[in-house]
Amino acid sequence: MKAASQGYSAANLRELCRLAGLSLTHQRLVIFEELMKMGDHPAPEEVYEKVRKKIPSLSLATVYNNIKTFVEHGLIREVSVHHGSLRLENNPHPHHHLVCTRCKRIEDLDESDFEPIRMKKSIPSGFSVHRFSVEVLGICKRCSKQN
Amino acid sequence: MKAASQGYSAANLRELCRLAGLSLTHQRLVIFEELMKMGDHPAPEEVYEKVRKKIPSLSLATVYNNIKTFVEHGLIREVSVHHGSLRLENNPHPHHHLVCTRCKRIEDLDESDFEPIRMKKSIPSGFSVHRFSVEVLGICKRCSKQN
DNA sequence: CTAACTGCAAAGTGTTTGCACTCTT
DNA sequence: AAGAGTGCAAACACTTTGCAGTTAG
Repeated sequence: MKAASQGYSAANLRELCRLAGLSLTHQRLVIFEELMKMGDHPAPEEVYEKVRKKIPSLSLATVYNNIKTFVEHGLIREVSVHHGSLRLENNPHPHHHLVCTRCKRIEDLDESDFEPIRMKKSIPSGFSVHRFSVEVLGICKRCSKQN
Repeated sequence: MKAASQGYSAANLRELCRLAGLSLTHQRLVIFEELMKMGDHPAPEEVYEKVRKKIPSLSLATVYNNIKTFVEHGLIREVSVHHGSLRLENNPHPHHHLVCTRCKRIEDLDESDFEPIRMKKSIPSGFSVHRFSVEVLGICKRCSKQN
């Protein structure tokens, strides 16, 4: 069962697991709690370090397994669909991306297809902006046909 | 020497290499040519397959080495700054990202800090859009101080 | 001629998997 | 009890590196 991908608090994990048909193990609970506490888009290894302080016997594989489970059930998201393999950009024109989250295909969308991106607030001072990149995420035609 | 990151045509590679202080080898030329011909945000392995048809003795390591060189000199770009390691998203609120391309740090920017993203053209039919994600790319305060 | 580049194999990362054991339900 | 989850080690996929031989400038 797939929950809506909105993100959840650790307090609700019992209920979330029930809905998703997942067992609520101690490890799973602590992994989720720590994950939710970490501000900075953590990598699996960093989650592992945190959780190990509470459950020293925990295995890194369990962290990976649980992260995968969480993502599959929509409890958390990955920042980028394209970790795992380097993908190269050879389109010299300013453009954005149409990304299928299922097959990972990336199509270019010309920058001129968009109204200019405007911010209401200013960027944190000291950060020098090079460019804006918009990703339009969803499921492509081909993939939605496939079931 | 660092060229502007605008993308270049294969025809100019001789000049680009000269400016960057790079040797223009046959392998390098063919890798660049093929790369520029490939439409679909290729992975290194795919570039390798293409180039091998023209230079069967080519090694995959050479493809990787050259891609790295091209990226470092701004001749091509990587699609995502965060290939290499999974990064997790635990912020349940709709938001965008401020990404430092040097240290790879990701900060959240609330969706409400932006004017709504609007498109002039419509998305290719059949693609069902789930969400828009904006990445504001640049160099953070800390990194710009560091040299 | 010299510095840069290539090919190969070996070493490194980050991630997944098979299996026996344990825990949740 | 039965099925799901854990820990471990081994396997994998992707990428980098060291080194000897080759090539560009």
